[in-house]
Amino acid sequence: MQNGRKVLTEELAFEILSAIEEIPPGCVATYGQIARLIGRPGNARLVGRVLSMAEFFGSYPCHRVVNSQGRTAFTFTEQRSRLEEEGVRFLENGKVDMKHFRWDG
DNA sequence: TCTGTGACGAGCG
DNA sequence: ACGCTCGCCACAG
Repeated sequence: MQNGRKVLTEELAFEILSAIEEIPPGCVATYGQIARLIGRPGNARLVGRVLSMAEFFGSYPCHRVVNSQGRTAFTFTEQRSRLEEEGVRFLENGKVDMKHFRWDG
């Protein structure tokens, strides 16, 4: 069965968001990391898509998701300050110190 | 069906 | 370290 079937269903969206809920405060996870957690490796962009509309589904710690380089989202300006409030520190280059703050889930 | 786009990732010069 | 290219998957038009 693969006929006109949507992949990004509301159910999948909540699956992604609940995975994001498990990221402990003071830590960050990458899009690819979350994608693997839900059994969809290589679908990091799907995670980003859901996060872009996360506000529609409720309140989730979407600020704890950065890209593989530790870069915060361009369109999400509050992300850095929210992370810093939790104790996540940034390097001189403006990236999260992934060595110390990446979540190992 | 083809094409462009995106809160991505990995490689390379 | 930085920017470019390519690969990736789902979706909209």
